[in-house]
Amino acid sequence: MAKKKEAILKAATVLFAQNGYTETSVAELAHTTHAAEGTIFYHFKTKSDLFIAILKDVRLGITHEFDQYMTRVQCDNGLEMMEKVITFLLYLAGHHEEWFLLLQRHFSYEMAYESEACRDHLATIYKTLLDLFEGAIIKGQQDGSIATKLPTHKTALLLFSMVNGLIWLNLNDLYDTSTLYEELLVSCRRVLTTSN
Amino acid sequence: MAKKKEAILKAATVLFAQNGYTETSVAELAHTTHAAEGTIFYHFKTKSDLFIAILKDVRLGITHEFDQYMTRVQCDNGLEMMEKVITFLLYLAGHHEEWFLLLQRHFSYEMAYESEACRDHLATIYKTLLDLFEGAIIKGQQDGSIATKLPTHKTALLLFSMVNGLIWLNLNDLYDTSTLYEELLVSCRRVLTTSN
DNA sequence: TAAAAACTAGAGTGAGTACTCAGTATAAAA
DNA sequence: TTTTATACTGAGTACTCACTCTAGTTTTTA
Repeated sequence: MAKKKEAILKAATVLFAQNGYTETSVAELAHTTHAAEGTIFYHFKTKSDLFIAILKDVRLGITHEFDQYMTRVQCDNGLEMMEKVITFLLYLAGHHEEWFLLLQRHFSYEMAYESEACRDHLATIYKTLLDLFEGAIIKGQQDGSIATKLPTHKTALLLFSMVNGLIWLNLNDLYDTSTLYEELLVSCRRVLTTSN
Repeated sequence: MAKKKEAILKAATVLFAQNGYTETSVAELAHTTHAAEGTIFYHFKTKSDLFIAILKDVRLGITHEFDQYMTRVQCDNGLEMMEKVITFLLYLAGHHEEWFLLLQRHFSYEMAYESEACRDHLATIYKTLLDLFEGAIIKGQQDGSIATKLPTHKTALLLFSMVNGLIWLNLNDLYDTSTLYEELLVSCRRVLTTSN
């Protein structure tokens, strides 16, 4: 039941991510999903409600993927955990471009000013990711694989910022991240294992 | 001469940066500059021509500011140069928010597909910044202040990505960069001065 | 002082926008 | 089979958009 609803959600995710929220008209969305315009408003009260529903799916997708991965994978120490988190984040950014395009588009943050639900979804996503980074650092400091004495929260943010920045360059076709993978991990290791 | 033209350019820079290109109407722009709508189209053939003119100003602004700064400032070695480049980049991002908001908004890259001029401006801006990063690394490798054996171009991109990522977090109100300034410089030093 | 460039006011155009609503098809429940 | 709730339709609505046009006034330059 409601098979068009899923098709609309899926197509809108891609269209909003690739062309933008304002730049994507409901008419265009209706056309690509072979649905009537009325059908879209039957399932979603307004266009921005549709966007918030998408953001919820993105949040569930990211948290679920990481939950699964972190239970599946074995980490001997904190440094290894950090490398695995970064690797999987890059993997996700490659296999779910739409998610990250959507997150990095400015309208997500404009919408966040108006909608509490939107703000919630964004905050949860970033908290999830930053907690993984910070968790790895704390673990590494305990098991000795990480030597840095910089504040864990700030270090987590800095490394996340570097990975996120690379994803941004990649999504905007400014540079192919994959050729930087090795150097990224080396740099992170240097930041984390230097103690002075 | 043409004092309204400058007012239009200035106001449009802020409006496009803050609210987005599509989300800013020509009528709104006319209202905030106390100009007639016709005046805008008298000076700029189309709305997207106006955007490209803005991007040109941003490019000239960024290159000019860095040209001035790099001749003004004294760098004893490559590592110091890198720190000064990063510091000045963060300074610019703070004092010309509009420039960086404009650059990081996705429509800049959509426009780049259609307009060669737009593509040119973007490419020049990023080349200028990356050349500064890479120049500092090369200089540092010669004077011994930088020990890393990673490829200079890739290292430059990685560090730029980290700084750019922080600017991005800041512009989207996700984190206040200024509290991370010290840790950012420490991290860069670790990446650049480790040789293994 | 003449010519050229900068600017105004506003009505008007056609295409596009999000959204509505009365009606229809389709499925499961009775 | 009939009822009923849900899924879906598409023409219609009121409105906004970039952009044009005309006919004029002001300001700057030669």
